[in-house]
Amino acid sequence: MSTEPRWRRLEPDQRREEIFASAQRLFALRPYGEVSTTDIANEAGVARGLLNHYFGTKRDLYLEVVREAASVPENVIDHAPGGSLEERIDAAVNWFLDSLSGQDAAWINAAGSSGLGRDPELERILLKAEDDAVDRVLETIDMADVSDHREELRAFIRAYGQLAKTAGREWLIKKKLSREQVHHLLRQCLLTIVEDVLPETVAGDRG
Amino acid sequence: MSTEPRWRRLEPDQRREEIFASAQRLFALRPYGEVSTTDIANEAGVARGLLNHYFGTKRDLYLEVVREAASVPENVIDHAPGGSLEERIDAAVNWFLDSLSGQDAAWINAAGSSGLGRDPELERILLKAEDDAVDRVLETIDMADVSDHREELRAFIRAYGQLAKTAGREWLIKKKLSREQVHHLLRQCLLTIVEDVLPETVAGDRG
DNA sequence: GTGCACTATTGGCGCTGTGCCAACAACTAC
DNA sequence: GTAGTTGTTGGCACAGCGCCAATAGTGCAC
Repeated sequence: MSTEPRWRRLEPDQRREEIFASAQRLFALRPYGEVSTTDIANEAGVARGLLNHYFGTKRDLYLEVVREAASVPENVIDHAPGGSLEERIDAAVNWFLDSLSGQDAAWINAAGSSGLGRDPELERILLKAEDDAVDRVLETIDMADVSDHREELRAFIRAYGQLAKTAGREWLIKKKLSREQVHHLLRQCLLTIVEDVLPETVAGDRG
Repeated sequence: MSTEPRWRRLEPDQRREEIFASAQRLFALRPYGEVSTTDIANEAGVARGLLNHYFGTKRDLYLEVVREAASVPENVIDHAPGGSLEERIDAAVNWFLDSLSGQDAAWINAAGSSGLGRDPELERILLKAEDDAVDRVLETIDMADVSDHREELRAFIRAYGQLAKTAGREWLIKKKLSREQVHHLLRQCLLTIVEDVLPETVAGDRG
């Protein structure tokens, strides 16, 4: 009888991926403190020590999971650059809502709840994701190259992004709003920002 | 020589308050995982076991701190109910920004960063605070008693609340926006919601 | 003033979870 | 078959937390 091996030896990348996937599943299910490294190791069918070998620390593994979850889905929009501002915004909002409902609701849960106590590293990751999201929005509405008051515009859009994320939750999770209602909210608010708030900022600066 | 006591015996309420204050300080400074019960006990000048005696679990203590930090400051606005909608909104935004800058930036940090893994109890606390905030906004703009599409309006305002909080951070913490800019953003967006988005929802429902 | 009952407070035991590392065993090349 | 490589294991050591019996401030009765 061939003594079959008690465990298989995998390529590092492959094993790493397996562990990562297990961590993703569990961290999506329960908060950080209620997921033990033993849980993850069991889920991956692996000794606990291997987590540290591949990812360093439990926290490091967690941050890597968050980084991926927080990143905005690829901008695969057709990106028809033509049309009026209203039309472009309408298209952007449509794309956003599509990618929300399409994806398995990973992004929408990110940065959900916590409270107090700044965690610089975690914050850095989420701010990076937030900034990428801003780029996506600006690209999509063809305003990526405004140089006047660029920083203010970006800050406005960051705030808008939180509105959008919350509204998305009201639609998909809490079911208090319909897609049409969210669509209208996002369209009108973005329009207001670009057509009213931003010009006022520019004028106020020059006046 | 009178053998002075090694520790003083306090009224339970008083001791509890001391421990709570120490916990507040530390949890505001570092994230949950980097604050040990030993730290809190040292800060309060007390044995570690006393935390469990008064608050049960480290997590219970944490939740209590979060509950207080997340609660919106009292609505001490003069609340002049008169004036046009624009004026009322303007006053509401002013009050909001005042209370943001006045307070020692506890509220604005709440629900800042985290990611993934729903924590039902923590979520409940933050949602409760969010809902209270919605009440404040509606009161202040004299729309607390609308019964038509009440739930939708509240959902819109919840989303708006996240916009407001993020914008507040852009002003007070990140310094990317001036008070005037945030003021304008908040005023115009709230106006848009009340005068445009909400009516459209009503019309869409009846059409 | 002295002793006593009351209870706020302490200190340490036991358990769980994490990081670390030396030994081990699956796989490869010769 | 054998030796070298290295992915993988298992357990040791330590830190943090909940718990509880023992301790010692404190006010009251007399």
